[in-house]
Amino acid sequence: MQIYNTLTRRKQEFVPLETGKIQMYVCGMTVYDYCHLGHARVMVAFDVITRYLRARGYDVTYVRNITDIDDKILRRAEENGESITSLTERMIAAMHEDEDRLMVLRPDQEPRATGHVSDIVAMIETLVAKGYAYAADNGDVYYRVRKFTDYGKLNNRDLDEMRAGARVEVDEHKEDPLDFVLWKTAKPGEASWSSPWGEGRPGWHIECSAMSTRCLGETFDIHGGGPDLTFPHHENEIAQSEAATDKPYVNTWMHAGAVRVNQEKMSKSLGNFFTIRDVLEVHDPEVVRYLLVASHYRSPINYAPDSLSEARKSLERFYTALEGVVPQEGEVDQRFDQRFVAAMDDDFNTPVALAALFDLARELNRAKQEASEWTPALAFELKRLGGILGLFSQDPSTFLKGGGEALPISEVEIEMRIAERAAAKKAKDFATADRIRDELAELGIVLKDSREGTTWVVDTPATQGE
RNA sequence: GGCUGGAUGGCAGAGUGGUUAUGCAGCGGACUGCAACUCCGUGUACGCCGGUUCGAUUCCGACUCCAGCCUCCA
Repeated sequence: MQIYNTLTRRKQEFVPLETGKIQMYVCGMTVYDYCHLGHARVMVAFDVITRYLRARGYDVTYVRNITDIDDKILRRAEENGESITSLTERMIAAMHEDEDRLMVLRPDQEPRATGHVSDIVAMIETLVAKGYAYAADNGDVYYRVRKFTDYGKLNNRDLDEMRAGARVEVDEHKEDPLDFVLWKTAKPGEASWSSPWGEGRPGWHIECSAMSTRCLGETFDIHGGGPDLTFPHHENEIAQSEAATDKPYVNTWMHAGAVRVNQEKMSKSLGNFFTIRDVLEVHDPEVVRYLLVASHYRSPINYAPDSLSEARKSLERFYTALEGVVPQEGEVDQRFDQRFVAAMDDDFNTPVALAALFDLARELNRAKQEASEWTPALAFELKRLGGILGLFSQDPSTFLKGGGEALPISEVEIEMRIAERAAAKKAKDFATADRIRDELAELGIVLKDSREGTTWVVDTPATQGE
């Protein structure tokens, strides 16, 4: 299996530290606001990766942290006039709700920064003892970046160039502008924990080093995150962990691609983000998930209303193939599975994996047409492989009928009209039959005739105002 | 300025040194009372300029443009 490693900037054969086991840590959310589509992408990408690795037989331990103490949280809680825990608990609950709807399986562990302050303090103490960190006169503790000779290896960055670029914050307490904070002294009234350097709270980067080490050990297989975390966050994690343990921190670094809007990165600071819950107001969660899975996890995705309707059409194709078949495990052509696995083994190439599934869907349609005995087994195979991507778990008819969305006409009434039309057809009164069909079409109900009778689906709704 | 990626048919999106990605849309046919669904068939696509090669969209170099990181952001 090949995985693209950000550290080496190439695909490499993946070899777990311990045969059959994979330890993976992903940087999660800072819980001061609702998750947006960029977060959804990371969630879904690493969910697919975890599902696939497990399907491949690996025993995966998936850890994704929650940052529940930081400046933005303090500020937002203050603005809202609520306590920090009230804010973070609310946002964590919302995040879980969002990911459940997107069919994202929960990580095995979700450590929170506030639950690991002692681990954090212990690691900072180690760094201070080894000369990699120092307490400034204001009580803040900083990491001495220039002391770590490998600094910049993840981002191929030269320290002196960075200095020349000079957008680095100036802080008179630092020995060097590049140094970053490990422990921040609390202002009066701020949430704080006691430490050898006084009352304060952890800096952002140190929590991931401390928690990943606590949960997975000093060296582990995969560390993932969003595209904007490579620098400085992940670079700093390497500096902290490797200085503290003298061991390699992570073997494979994985980063998801950005979600863009109008060719610009979707981000909090640009304010051009769509929250997951807003998008799910209008779209079936599986459609959103499909959109995310239909591109390779490292490629940028440009988010536009059109891309959602395209995703829906693709999913409709799969569900149309699955509709009216009771899947049953049985013997099938192994080529679909082989293509699927080969694609996924190549750095989790989901678009190619889906291409194999489209071919499988066609095979299934053919089998249905011929009333072949292979039909149930083909449907089973399609659902099984799709399931590895977290897709196709809905009832096909329910999905095609709009997933329980409010219809302009009741289902009972639709069935009555269909019966009327059947009678008209039988009487060769095609004018009436066509009129009924047209009237239903006006309401977005599309009829599909077959030997077994007439079924209906909801027309792809035009993407609504966004 | 430094460092990463990227530029593929009408759109989306993979990939490859010579041979079908895939989906949507289009076109022709089958099915149908007519349609829809489905099936079959169908597209001289690889930013620009050089180089390597028997042969390059694929490798190398220059160029143009796009995005990201260098500051909190997934």
